[in-house]
Amino acid sequence: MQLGAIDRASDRPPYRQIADQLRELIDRGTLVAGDKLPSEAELIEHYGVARMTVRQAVQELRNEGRVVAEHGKGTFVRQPVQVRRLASERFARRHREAGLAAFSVEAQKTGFTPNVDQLEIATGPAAPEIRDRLRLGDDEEVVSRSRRYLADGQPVETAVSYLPASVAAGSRIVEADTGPGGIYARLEDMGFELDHFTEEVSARMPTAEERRRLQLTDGVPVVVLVRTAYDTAGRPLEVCDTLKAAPAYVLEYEVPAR
Amino acid sequence: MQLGAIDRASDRPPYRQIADQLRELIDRGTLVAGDKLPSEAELIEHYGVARMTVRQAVQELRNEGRVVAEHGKGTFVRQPVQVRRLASERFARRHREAGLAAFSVEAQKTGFTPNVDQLEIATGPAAPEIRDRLRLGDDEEVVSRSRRYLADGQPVETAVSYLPASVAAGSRIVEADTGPGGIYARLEDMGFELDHFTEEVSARMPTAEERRRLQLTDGVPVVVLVRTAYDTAGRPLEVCDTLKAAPAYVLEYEVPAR
DNA sequence: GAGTGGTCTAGACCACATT
DNA sequence: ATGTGGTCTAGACCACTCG
Repeated sequence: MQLGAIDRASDRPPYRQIADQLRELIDRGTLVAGDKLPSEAELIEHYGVARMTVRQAVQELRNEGRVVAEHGKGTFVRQPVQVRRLASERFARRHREAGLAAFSVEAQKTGFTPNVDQLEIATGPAAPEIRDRLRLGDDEEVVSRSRRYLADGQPVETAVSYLPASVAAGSRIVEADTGPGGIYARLEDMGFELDHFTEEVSARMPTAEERRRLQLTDGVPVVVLVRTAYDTAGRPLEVCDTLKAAPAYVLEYEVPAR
Repeated sequence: MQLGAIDRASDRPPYRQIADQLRELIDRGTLVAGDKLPSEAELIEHYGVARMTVRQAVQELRNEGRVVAEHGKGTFVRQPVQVRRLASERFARRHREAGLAAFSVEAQKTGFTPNVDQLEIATGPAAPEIRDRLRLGDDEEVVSRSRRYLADGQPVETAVSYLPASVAAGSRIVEADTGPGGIYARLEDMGFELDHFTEEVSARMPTAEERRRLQLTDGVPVVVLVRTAYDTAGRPLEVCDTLKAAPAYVLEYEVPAR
């Protein structure tokens, strides 16, 4: 393992120098995905520092999402994550007409086995933010569908859809199985003509709870995507609030130059 | 300060319990943006633990991006960041015709003072990924324009544009000042008719170098946005690779239901 | 049992900010 | 001068994984 020494005279603290050298090994390809980093004991021995110092160095790389520590086994270079593309195309009407929901379209294109669990359906008052987006009055209720999506058994996304109760109540949208084509297909069955969606995308670090639900390791941000569906009359019919494990996704959009 | 005690019998390690209690103070609004957390000395005193234990607790919140430590001053609840929206609308031709580049459109709408620095222009061979996107041959060169954008003096984005040298060489695109309306306006001056853009959005943790250039603190992810501009003939004219401080942005897109 | 990372203690000296 | 966080040492015991 080509590890150098620490320059005690440098401004850069030892733990950073160690982190730099480890990062270098990864960037140069000396260590590739799945490879094991030198153990803490080896690093302590090599650099002649205290344990906390090497742990702090490795912690840096964990925070950058480059390595993953596995208790009792070692610390490993992170596997390059599967990249999935969500083309705008995924909401095309022809898919709904073919009985495919958006996540299934994704699965088919990328070649993973899709699953949904932790389904929860409820009716009640809406948070102010949701009410605003759906342009509802203070006492209008919403139906919410919360679920978690899995790709090949791995959780990759959580989503909560909100629809005005006046629209969704009594329909198949409040059933566990919404039927072929999903929520949007049912809305069109009911006579609403979908016109367009807006998607608002941001990213941040997950809370501890979110990290648990998406089974995220240290240093992995989440993408927050809030989608609103509008009908041809410009009425918002659904707001869908999703949280994605960031590195697993590339979102793709097409923007006209107009 | 309403801090509880540590349950030594619990499975949850003390440092996590301390982190939980601090997080609670923030979530409940007992501590709001700008407020100072109890100092390490106070936490040590209150909980009766070693310093490394309280530091580990605070480190959790830093990694979540909830608090910022300032050397010599204390640790503070993070200010809610300014949110800027990049509507698809920002690339509308009418803005270019009005002599406004996209970032200026943004600035005008959101009300910040825009600036650009660290401008670097070069001509040379392209990275394979760029070559693919521009559909160039192995020995075709590209012009690159690297710059950093500031909002009210704060760095918020870095960007590198790549154009085929055969397109851009000799034009104002390789000058420091590209003129009113920016690169896209110049391309249209040259007779290329812009048709649409594709944008690929992902998020990850920044490298140390990127953190420096965007002056990011701990626990702040970046959004990577790669935009490709196409003319009406479907030819890719430009690839723009941008890095944004994630919490400062919400990207907004409109997607047709088709 | 041996090796690994996870957590904790009880100190130390330092750099930075404020008074 | 005092209080703050930044870094480091030299140990300790624990929980997990694997042969």
